[in-house]
Amino acid sequence: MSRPTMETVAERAGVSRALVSLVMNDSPKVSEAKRTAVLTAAEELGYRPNLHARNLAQQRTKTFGIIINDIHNPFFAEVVYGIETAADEEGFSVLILNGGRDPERERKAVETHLQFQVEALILVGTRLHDDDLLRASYGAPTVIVASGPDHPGVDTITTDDMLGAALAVDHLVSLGHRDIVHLDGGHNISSRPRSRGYERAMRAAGLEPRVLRGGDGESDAETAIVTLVEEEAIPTAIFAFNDLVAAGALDTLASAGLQVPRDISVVGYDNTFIADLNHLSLTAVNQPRRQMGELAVRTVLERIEDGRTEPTNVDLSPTIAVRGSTAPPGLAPRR
Amino acid sequence: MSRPTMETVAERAGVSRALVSLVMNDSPKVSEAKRTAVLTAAEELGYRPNLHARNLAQQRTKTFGIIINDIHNPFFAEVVYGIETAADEEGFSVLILNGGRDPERERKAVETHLQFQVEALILVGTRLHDDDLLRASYGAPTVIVASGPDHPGVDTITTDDMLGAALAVDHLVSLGHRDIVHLDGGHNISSRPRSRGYERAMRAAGLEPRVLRGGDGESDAETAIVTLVEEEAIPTAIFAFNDLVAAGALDTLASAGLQVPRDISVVGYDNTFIADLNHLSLTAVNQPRRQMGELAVRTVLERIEDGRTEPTNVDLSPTIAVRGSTAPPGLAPRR
DNA sequence: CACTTGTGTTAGAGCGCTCCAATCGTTACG
DNA sequence: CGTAACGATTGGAGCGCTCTAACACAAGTG
Repeated sequence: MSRPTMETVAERAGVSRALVSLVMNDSPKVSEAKRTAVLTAAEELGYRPNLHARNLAQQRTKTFGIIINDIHNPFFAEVVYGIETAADEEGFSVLILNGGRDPERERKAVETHLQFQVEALILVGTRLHDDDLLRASYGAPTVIVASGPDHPGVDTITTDDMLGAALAVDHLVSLGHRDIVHLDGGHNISSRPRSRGYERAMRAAGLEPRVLRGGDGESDAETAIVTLVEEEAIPTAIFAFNDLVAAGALDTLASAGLQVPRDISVVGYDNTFIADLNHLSLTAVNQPRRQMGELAVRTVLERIEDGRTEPTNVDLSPTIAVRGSTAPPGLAPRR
Repeated sequence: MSRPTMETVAERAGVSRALVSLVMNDSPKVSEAKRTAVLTAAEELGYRPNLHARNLAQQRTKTFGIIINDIHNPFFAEVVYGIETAADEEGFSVLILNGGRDPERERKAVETHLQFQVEALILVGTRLHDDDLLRASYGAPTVIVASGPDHPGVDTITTDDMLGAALAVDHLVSLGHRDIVHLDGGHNISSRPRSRGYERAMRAAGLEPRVLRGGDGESDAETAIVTLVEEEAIPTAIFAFNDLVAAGALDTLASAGLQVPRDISVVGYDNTFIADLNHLSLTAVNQPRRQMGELAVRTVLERIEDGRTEPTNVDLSPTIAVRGSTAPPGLAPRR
């Protein structure tokens, strides 16, 4: 009645349980005759190996635990794609848990993954901070993808957020903008380096930085924009924390009767398919997502298989994709 | 050196392994003294229960396996949110695997989940067809979310796709459109019912249906639109399989110099945040995503805990969210 | 005082698998 | 013809946990 086990299969095929195990792991030292006997018996019974038993006996799982900060954000999808591809090549499986943009849930997700004995933790766009990360890395090799460097003891795959922010600022400055506001990422861990990069690039250009509280979701721009409009302190350009926030900004600006890029320019970050939609046509800083996912896998493998113990930081260079949401300022008369 | 086990904790706390187990499952019949002794010992050792051992011994996992057709599509994110919330309430965990819009990968994902002994399979927007589904349901209670009904033996949570399509058509017809093209969902399992609903509604309105091959990703509209333009057979309205395709259509239409809704109206499906972006402002058929996720959990629980064996189909009613991408036809002179 | 009753604790088997060491047949060789 | 060598197969211990049945002990009952 209940599920067939190796025992059942062995019995039916007239061999020992150990032999069935050898067949299932297709060991070369099994005679062709017994091999087919076992395989057909397994087929007939609808046998399915029990991974828990296997992992327990084997003392390893060949599995990575991925935690995505927000499934809702398309940026992460491609990172995950890169991870899955690379992991698959190396014979590892991946388990995905959703952080739901909530550090508490993420902490639980880490715990769950570790209880599942994953061999490494890949945190994509995490909201966790140093102490949590350190605790996690104590349980399994941990790599952070797409979330600023500077996490002691933890590996990171990042693009240089400061440079990315500088690319955005420089692009706007080269267009002639001097009043550029940054909507930061709120609690998001990448918020700091991006706003730092923004500030530094502004100062380097001899301009005064102005940072407003944003966030990392499409609804997080509204308050800031509304404030700007109410205070009649509208800049000539906005550099948003990510594409979602930029899209939200575009929306709110439109509601306020401002045209992009005629009245105001907007730059996003991540260069997701949303930025690429003609109707938004959002100039955005680009991160090589697929590659980042692949590098994350390489990085943890170095720890698992080559025994590396020193933390490593791979910092890739972002680029900027210029589209229709940016233009020289002053095309329209300002207040 | 290696990970602490219950044995280690028991030793340190000066109790038996069984007692540690009782504490970990916070059983009421443990004296307060021993309980704290065990807990502090566990804490000091950094003990973490091994879920594989637990699941093996317990002969159940309290886990659902989710397979998402495409993490990239924001529609699924909210369904997953609904599932996670409901599962959590019932004390179940969820494991997410990514189908990657590839039936072969999805088949593997089903297999992986079953080997993990998940207690139910929740397929969100699957590409699998009847035989695969049946095979899956043979391994564990299976429910399909958001993918047309009519799958013998498998539970489904759907919205009435035919009705949804009819809502779209009727909306366009009521605006005065008579030449409405449908971009279908290609291999997507919901493609059929939506195009059926479209055809029926068109005929009911005395109009001739015209269906073009689309798909379910944002790049899948281009070919169809380009063909329409080349053949100079441009309709007054397009009803797209989903928001992503609709967004792709908006893009290609813009490239072709057509203005929406002046020259042509566009309706999407799913009502994701993309549709809601002011710059797209896409009229779209809406499905109650959160609720669908929750119902999926209820449905499988009925099988697991109440022993239901008859397949069930919950069919919710879609609504339509009217936005700026639809307007009466003929605002611009047609060729 | 023998007894039930109940609370707290533990020994030990068992979950389904892997993997090492041992065993069994063959064939090869001096 | 004895034995070494090798390939194919198997027994059994062990992975870390749960759970049943049994046990020890204290307190209540007639």
